Amino acid sequence: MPELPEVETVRCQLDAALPGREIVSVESVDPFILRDADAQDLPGLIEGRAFGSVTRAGKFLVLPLQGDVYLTIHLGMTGQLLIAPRGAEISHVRFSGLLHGGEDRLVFRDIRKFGRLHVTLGAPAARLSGLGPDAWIGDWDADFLRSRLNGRTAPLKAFLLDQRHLAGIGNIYADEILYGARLSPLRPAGTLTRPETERLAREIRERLGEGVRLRGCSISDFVDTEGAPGSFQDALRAYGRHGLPCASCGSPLVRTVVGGRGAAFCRYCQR
DNA sequence: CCCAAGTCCTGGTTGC
DNA sequence: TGCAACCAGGACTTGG
Repeated sequence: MPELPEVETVRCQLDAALPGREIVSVESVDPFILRDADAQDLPGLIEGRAFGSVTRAGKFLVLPLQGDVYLTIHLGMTGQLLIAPRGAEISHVRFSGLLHGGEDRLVFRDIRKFGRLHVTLGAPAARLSGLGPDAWIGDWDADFLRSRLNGRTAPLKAFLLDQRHLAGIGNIYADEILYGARLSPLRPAGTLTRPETERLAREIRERLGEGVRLRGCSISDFVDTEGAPGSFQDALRAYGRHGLPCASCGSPLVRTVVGGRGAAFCRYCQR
């Protein structure tokens, strides 16, 4: 699942490859994943415009084009952004644009169609304004976290998944963060003590940073723009490990459902 | 047949 | 009582 570290891995590669280059022609677009623009208008809107510097907000990628046009992409659950040779055979293509020079193309591939491509004239404020600060590099601290947690009865894991508080955490990193912070996913968010809040803040930055360093988690479909997997899946300590022993106490991790999502955790180490 | 995922949407509940 | 804030759960998609 593309979460913040996976999206950052892709952003980094796109920012090295795209600025200054233009989309010569839109080869295909699946109207299902397109938002804010019509498929027949798309070529006229983006063809011939060069990319600017690629940025990220939580799990959203923002690809600016000349003329105040923006491509804002969410990879959803199985989305991939590839820079692929023109001749490569690729399935489940939702958007394909030939890049200047004609040797390669920018491809948005998405098996399950949870991904979205927003095309807007002007910055994509409507899509991004509800997001909290970036969970990895955003300007926030334990006091901010405390103010957001305060008074909430929702389970801690649901809080971490809510992009309005912090942007970028998904199911995998939520499990890893809670394991590292020794906090139960079921813990009512508002009951954290100050030391627990500080532990949580530290784990959020560290686990996401580790994910970025390892170029993301390829436990399911994630690959970078060259089709290469990351390696965070080898560093998992909680996600998907229910039934396997806790690295700290040895008892089997358990699985439960929190906020409609599966959660694996150690019921002894995580309180 | 059912599960997994992230976001959006709806409808119900809580608390001031 | 009224209202906003909050929270749970379903829809969407499709391969395993």
